[in-house]
Amino acid sequence: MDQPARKVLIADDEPDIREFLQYNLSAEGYEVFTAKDGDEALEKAKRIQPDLIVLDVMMPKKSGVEVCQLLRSQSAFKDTIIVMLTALNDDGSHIKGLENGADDYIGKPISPKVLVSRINALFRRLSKPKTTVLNVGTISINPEQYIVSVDGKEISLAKKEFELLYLLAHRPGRVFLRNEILNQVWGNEVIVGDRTIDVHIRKIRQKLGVDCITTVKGVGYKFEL
Amino acid sequence: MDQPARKVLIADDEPDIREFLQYNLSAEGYEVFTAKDGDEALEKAKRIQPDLIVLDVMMPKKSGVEVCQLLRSQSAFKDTIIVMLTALNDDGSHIKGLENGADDYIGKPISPKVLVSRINALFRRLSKPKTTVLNVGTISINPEQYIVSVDGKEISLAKKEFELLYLLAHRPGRVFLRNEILNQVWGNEVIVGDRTIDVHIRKIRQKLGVDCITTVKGVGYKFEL
DNA sequence: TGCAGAGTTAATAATAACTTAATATTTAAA
DNA sequence: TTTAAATATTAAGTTATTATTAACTCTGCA
Repeated sequence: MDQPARKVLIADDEPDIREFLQYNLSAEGYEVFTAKDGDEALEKAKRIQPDLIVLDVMMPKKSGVEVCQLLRSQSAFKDTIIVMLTALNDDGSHIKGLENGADDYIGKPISPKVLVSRINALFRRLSKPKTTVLNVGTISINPEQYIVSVDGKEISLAKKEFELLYLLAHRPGRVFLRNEILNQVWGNEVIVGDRTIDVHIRKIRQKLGVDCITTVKGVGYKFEL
Repeated sequence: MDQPARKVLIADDEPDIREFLQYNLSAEGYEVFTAKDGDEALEKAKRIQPDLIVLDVMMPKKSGVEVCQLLRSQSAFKDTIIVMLTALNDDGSHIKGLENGADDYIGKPISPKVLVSRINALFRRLSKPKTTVLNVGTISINPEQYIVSVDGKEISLAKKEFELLYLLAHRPGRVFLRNEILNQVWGNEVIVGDRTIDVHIRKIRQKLGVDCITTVKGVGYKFEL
């Protein structure tokens, strides 16, 4: 059985362009969704969680640049590939796009071949392996089931606890600074006190019953058995 | 409303009839495509993969009957609903159509109401999820009839309830995010509130009487016994 | 026409998750 | 050894998320 098809969301107000992209990317095996303005793009992006989003710079409701900014401010889209679609003559806009977190830009008009190869290249370059089951010693962490088992015994962790443990455990031995932890688990928009991390660490230690998280005083925490 | 809009392909050589059908079926929420002869019908059917095809019996290039035969010989169209469109006076042709794999026939002329209700009825009757019976522990889930049995006792679920349960149960243990659930069960075109999921989950739990759906707070739901 | 069921929403209640604050303990440097 | 800084622990306070219920719409159907 092969992977689920990669999902691509196309946002452009011109039906011709939507159809052009949709046709060519579908033929390439991508699962394609479309939106006709900025608001719809945001709404669908949230729902569909696409792997790649193509945003026309000029769109009704919200411009591609705005949409890009809004998406990038949400941690759910930190790994989503965003491509801006610009008319070749509107010179500065692609730069603006890149500054706002886009991964690439494509100028209109574009040939089907170039389009497809650019998109393929982006996936090759940027797509990260999906999260998988983590096995460290006797501990197994399964993000798909949101379950942690120790010696075969299943232990349920709350969301933040789970994410924190996963972060630490996916690179055993490496020390994570408190800042890093806050960024990865809480996101950089959220502000919480430092004690919050401690409390979560404590709960994990308590629930797992195994001493696998080491404090590195003045620095952070690391996972090791 | 459910799923992305259903696609209907209309093949008839008379522009008036095409427009009549297109207008009435579009108004009903279907996504309508048209073709004006048999060859075009075949070509578009392949490209569009419609859920339902209306074929006029008398068409240039290839007759509806021929098109029907050709489509049915391809596995990609084995589940496509095919309706033949016949003039009332040409008596034997609908029988020929049915012999050749059509699911129904509609006589011309036809009123908009009747047309729409016939098409709707066909979808209700024929477009079933063609998936297999699922057995998980003491629970057995039968997609053919939207029936679930627990300890041999049959319980009937509504469509959405069933689809939701089926989604969760076909991968026991795996957590489905609310987004995923919305996508899979409601389709990405439909916008419904988050509480809707809860209500359906509740009904399933209530009807089954077995605690098999676990809430993963802040994440989603999973099926497990 | 009105009933029945499916589906949705909205309002409120319940609960689990998360955060904070206060206090205790540990750690490492002076 | 002392001391200050950092972390651990605990309990309590807040918030966010889900559960529940009831009402409302829509559609099909007797």
